[in-house]
Amino acid sequence: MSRSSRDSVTQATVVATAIRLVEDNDLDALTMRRLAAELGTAVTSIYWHVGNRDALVGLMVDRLLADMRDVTVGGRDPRARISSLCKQWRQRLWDHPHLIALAHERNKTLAMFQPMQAALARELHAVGLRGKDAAAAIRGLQLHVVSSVVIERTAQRGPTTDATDPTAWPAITDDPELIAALSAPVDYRAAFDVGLEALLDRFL
Amino acid sequence: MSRSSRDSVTQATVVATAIRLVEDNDLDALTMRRLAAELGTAVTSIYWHVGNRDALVGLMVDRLLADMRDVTVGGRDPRARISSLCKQWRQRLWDHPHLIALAHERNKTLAMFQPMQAALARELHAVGLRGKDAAAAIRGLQLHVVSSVVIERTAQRGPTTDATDPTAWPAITDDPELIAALSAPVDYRAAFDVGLEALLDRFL
DNA sequence: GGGTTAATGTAACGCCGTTACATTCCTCAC
DNA sequence: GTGAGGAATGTAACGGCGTTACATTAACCC
Repeated sequence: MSRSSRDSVTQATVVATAIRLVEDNDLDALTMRRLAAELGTAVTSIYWHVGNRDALVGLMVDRLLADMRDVTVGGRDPRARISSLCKQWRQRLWDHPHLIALAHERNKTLAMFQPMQAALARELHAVGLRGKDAAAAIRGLQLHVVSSVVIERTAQRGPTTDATDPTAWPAITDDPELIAALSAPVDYRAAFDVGLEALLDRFL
Repeated sequence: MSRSSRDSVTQATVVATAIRLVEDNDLDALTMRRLAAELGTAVTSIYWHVGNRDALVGLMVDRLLADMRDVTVGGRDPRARISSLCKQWRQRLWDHPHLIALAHERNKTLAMFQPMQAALARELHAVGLRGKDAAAAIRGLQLHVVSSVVIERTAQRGPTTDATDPTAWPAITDDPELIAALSAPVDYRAAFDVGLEALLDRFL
């Protein structure tokens, strides 16, 4: 009921309302009926404006991606700039957790990375990495960023079903510190940073 | 209709049929009604034997994980054994793509790794890595394996929506080989191997 | 005015997970 | 044998989902 009866319902308002719906709740909250109710109209209007649910999600992804198209690079040397670039991109995805789920549903998890690819290519050129080698580096860094966020968001989607059972390592009982560390929640941020540095060591 | 009318329907047959249903089709094919039809019984029998859909998926994950609990390590030195371990685990997940989706739905994406954790810990101890350092290495390798398979399976779930647009890199038109490489399908296996070596360089 | 098109509304289809309730089957004490 | 009682299955429905056939209104142009 967020609009009075005779407001204009356009494709833009449908998409915007759908995004708000998802960001205020989660992806499951995006149903055609609920969206229609939120718009104060009937479901058929939504189908008229956007086609179907799949097309709607596509429009939402495009909208959200357009908002994060610009890339700002900071840092002294190329390695610092690449590192900052990856961390920045991770942060953006992290700030839009529902974008991940949406893009996931539309198989656009990687396609959203073109601006980052271009910026990375510039920096890699600066250190003499070109052609297939540069492509391998870009792919590796990209996968690292995406997978880090995807896995973390997946893991935190539910309660703590992901917690490991401390009593299940009969072979390593002589290393209590290791067992304690493995029983603690995963520090995804730290794991991401370590992996990033490892990749940079490798590629540069 | 895979069983005649008066066969015994047990929790085991329900889970087995559900697994077959998912592996022959996909996760969406697992509906209570279809599963009941496949068993030649009524939906209520399934609820009687397994509770509800969520519990059923939990049982399926447990069943599948039990089948891959044993770990065989091969290789001359610890590094080779760790590498083989990671590749072996990746291959197993790869061979059970639906297990990924199932575990994903149950937030058990990481919890399925305990046998691999123990084996990794043994090898890391062999090279003097203990406590928090060993835990960081285990976490890093584990995330690398999981995310590699998850991302690849996600990307290949749909057709080629993930293909990148070759005309969208105005900044790097002077590197046609890079553009060609970025436009080609992602070689996830190669990206995995590179990332794995980078992590091993880092940790060992 | 009338006619055409854009947009909205009504009501239904077939699917989903789940459940209240009735029914059958099987076992075991008597 | 024959009931009692629990285990297992069947019937039918609820509410919700995406989607669509069809009727209805609104807006514009001639």
